[in-house]
Amino acid sequence: MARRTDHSPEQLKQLTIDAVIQFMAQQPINQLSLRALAKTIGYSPGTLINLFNSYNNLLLQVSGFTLSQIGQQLSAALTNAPLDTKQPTASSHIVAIAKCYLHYAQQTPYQWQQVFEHRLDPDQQMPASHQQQITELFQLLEPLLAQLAPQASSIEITVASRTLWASVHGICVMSIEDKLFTPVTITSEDLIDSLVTNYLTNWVSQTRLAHR
Amino acid sequence: MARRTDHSPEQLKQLTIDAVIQFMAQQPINQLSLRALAKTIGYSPGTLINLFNSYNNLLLQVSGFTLSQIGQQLSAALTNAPLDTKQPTASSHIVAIAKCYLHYAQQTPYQWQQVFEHRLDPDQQMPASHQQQITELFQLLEPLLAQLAPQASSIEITVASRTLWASVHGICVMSIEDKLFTPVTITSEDLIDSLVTNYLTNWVSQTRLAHR
DNA sequence: ATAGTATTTTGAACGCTGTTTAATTAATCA
DNA sequence: TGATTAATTAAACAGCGTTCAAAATACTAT
Repeated sequence: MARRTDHSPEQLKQLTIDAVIQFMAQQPINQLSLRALAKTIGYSPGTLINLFNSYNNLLLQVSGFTLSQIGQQLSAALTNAPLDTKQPTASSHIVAIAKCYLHYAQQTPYQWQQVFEHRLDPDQQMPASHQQQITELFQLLEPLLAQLAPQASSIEITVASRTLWASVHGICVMSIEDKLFTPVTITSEDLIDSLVTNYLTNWVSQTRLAHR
Repeated sequence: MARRTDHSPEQLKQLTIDAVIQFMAQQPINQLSLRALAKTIGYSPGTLINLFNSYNNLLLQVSGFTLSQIGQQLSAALTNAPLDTKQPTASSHIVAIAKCYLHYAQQTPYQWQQVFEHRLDPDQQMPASHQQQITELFQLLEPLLAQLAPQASSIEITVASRTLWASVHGICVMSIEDKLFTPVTITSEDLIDSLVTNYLTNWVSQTRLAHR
């Protein structure tokens, strides 16, 4: 029996989440159970229920953890990207962020999928923290878009950021699920390049035209 | 006890799939169980296992049914689209197909989600029929893209069809899951329009340039 | 028509699952 | 040290997908 001084509630929460993350490095989340998880961290199922209220809620917190991890990596990619290219443009920054997102998904597919596979129980709604974290992903793009088309209205910026990001997300989804059926010479990175450059080139010139 | 002459195996399969589809018109698939499903069609769980080998396999066949239904609707949208616009262009056809896909997802979200939520059991791989049906969705786009840029190589066509379709899919995913966080004045259709027109406009001119 | 054979269908059992709750164990306080 | 408080758990519950022997049904040949 684990002693109550072994871990504080917060420690135990993090310990649990870490164990789930570690599991997902090897297997998809649907192969894990509350009972198996409890065993790996040396506590009983009931203790985890006391701590997280339900297994589903535990998994919700895991996806929150992953979202914040993604946010951190994309932010880091943004601050480091300028060093990589000789002529750092806003457009190349967007490509860099998008590829960072793709790489995250490819390197930890089960963890990445867990975020979007998770289903809230009926009547429950997405926690505000999750909404905020997703919004922050969009907000990474918005200043870059504004820089590309300074005259663009906030609505135009919003449409472009949503369109671009949802599209990048879609490419990642189909890449991770192997549903693109492309010859091996065509990589998912190629699709990201194609999407961002083609979309942005026309978006910039059209937006400039509209505000002439 | 149901008599074995009540339905032929094929009839029973379709009856079962129909029952699942009907259920998903109201509730997400994770709220259904084999036992509950068996009850609604008046057979025992074991009979369904005999017929489909496993519940997971049953759900795989359901997603196959949905995929073919989507394929039919998109094909129909393509043949009817020219009547809608005065100047039917290949580009407007692509928009029409994409919006048809979006509408399908919005009108039957649980059924649509089931296709992409489904996880094969370990070691199992996607049935060839599914691969074929997904490939056919891409192939709807390819002649239209070829029409827009007759000089385009088959690789360029493949890249464009994958990029475009994965992007459209991504917009649908985030729309259905309410993760776009746009003001109400911005609809998912707007995002589709933005994606397809901006992407295609530049893709066409770039592709023409490259083959000059 | 009937007896025997083959096939479909099922009920019961198995080992899982997440969750509840009463009892137990451990820590704190007097 | 003894009483009180709080954390932890074991056991029970209802449900799950799946297996399999037994029952029910259909078919075949006499």
